[in-house]
Amino acid sequence: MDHNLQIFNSLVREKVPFEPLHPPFVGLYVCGPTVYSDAHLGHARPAITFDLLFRYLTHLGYKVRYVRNITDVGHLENDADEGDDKIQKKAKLENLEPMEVVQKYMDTFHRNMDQLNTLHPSIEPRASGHIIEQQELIKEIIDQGYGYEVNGSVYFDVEKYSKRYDYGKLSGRVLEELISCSRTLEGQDEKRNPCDFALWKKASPEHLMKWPSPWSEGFPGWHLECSAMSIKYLGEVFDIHGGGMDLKFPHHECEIAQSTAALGKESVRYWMHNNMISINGQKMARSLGNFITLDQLFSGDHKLLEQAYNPMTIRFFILQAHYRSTMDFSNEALRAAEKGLQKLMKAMETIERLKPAKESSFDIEKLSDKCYEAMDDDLNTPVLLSHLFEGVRFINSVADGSETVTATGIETLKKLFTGFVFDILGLQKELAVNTGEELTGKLMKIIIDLRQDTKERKDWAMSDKIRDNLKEAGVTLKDTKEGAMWEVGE
RNA sequence: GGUCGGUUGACCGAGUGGCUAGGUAGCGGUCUGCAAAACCGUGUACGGCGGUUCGACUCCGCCACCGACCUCCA
Repeated sequence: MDHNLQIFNSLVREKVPFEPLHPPFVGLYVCGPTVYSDAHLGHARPAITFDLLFRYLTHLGYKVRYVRNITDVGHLENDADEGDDKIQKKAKLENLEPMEVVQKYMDTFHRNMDQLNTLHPSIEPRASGHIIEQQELIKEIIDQGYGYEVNGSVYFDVEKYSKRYDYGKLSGRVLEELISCSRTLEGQDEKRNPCDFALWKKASPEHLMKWPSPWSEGFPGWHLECSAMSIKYLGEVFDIHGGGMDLKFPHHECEIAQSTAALGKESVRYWMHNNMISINGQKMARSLGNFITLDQLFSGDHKLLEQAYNPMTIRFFILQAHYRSTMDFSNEALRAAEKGLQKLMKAMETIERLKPAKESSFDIEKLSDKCYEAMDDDLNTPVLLSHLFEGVRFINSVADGSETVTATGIETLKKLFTGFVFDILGLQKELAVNTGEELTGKLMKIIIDLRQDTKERKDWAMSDKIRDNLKEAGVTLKDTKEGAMWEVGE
């Protein structure tokens, strides 16, 4: 397979061929969540986007080390580099130990990610477990002359950095504008410049999460962890760094500055950013209070939800749009996704029932090529799906007898759909009734046989009654040419 | 105010200088005892105004509207 994967590099703002630094190895770092409340729909986007990337790179034969951090410390509330950090604030509210909060929401996050069928990262480092590495990085930045200490806190000297490097290149900021537009904030007097950001903050006496350091008892700045942990696990220069678009500034900009200041070179070769999910035209965010948690989506327990949605529906919904496009939440759109997914999954089952013919009336290899082309084009899943639905129509037509396929063709189809739908898109069959499944199958066979008798007697009233009663019990019967089929649900 | 992006048919959502995206919903048909599924057919879609062009939804300019970032944020 000769592939030409193109990805959109946010740094240069165009699609470029992806060429790993040390093939076949690929280093991938993605910003994970700050675990201080439940994961919401917005969190599903980067998780699924980069899971898709991870899966596709792996499918192409790359050996990927996928690192996704858990931010469990140091994420400061409000501006200021002055307030409590987010974890600690929530801890006080709930009267819990900070690490208790972390554990609780990390567990929920992991459970939700499993429900969405995202593969586990190769490494999932936590900021709190890398305080030493972060301090080492601060020392290096200070040694290089880009960090300064004031009253036990250490700040990054953005202005000095800008004299030699380009601060703002990722987000398109110009330093002068950043300085002039910075709001006047309380407690900024320690900084030489309002744009400077904290590398280390001295902790106040009541602060719970703090560690000793050469400068003070304190905690690391938010941007530091990703620099420190990506360097530790992927090397000074690595291939891909991903995250949400909202992290471009200041987070990723600061990461670039930190790594570049410490190493004297750019750390990240390709930056990738997924777009936001909006709700009523506005970004879904915890801070805006307009979010729907994943648990709520799965249970339907939210005033904006007209029904519950399966995790796979959510996954399919997200994959129906390109990762760099915004997408708007609505019940109508989710219901459409649900139906579309069902159609896709049914067709995959239909493949198993296809009867081979002498010739194929459809070029399956060509379809396969088009599918790869779509993925190679910056992970264009909507186009991939449109090709797959072309295959779905073919499969159904073969089942109907209006098209034909060879035995080899059936195998190719099976491989194509399994590869793209299960392995790459990461969709899976919703688990059917998971208790007494075997017994249910046997019982259904009996019922269907009995009903067959009534049909042969042309006792339509009885036949319909059986079907109606089953419907009431949540089982749908469908009379096909191959006999009656049944399924749980609509 | 600065930077960036968007405006596609009932809804979601791709894409291209001339050729059907796809899904969902709707309508008509085939099949069927009925129903469902499936299949076939179907819809003056590209924010507005100019410009470039043989030809623009696609390129350029202006305008309008929406959003993201500039503060924590996936």
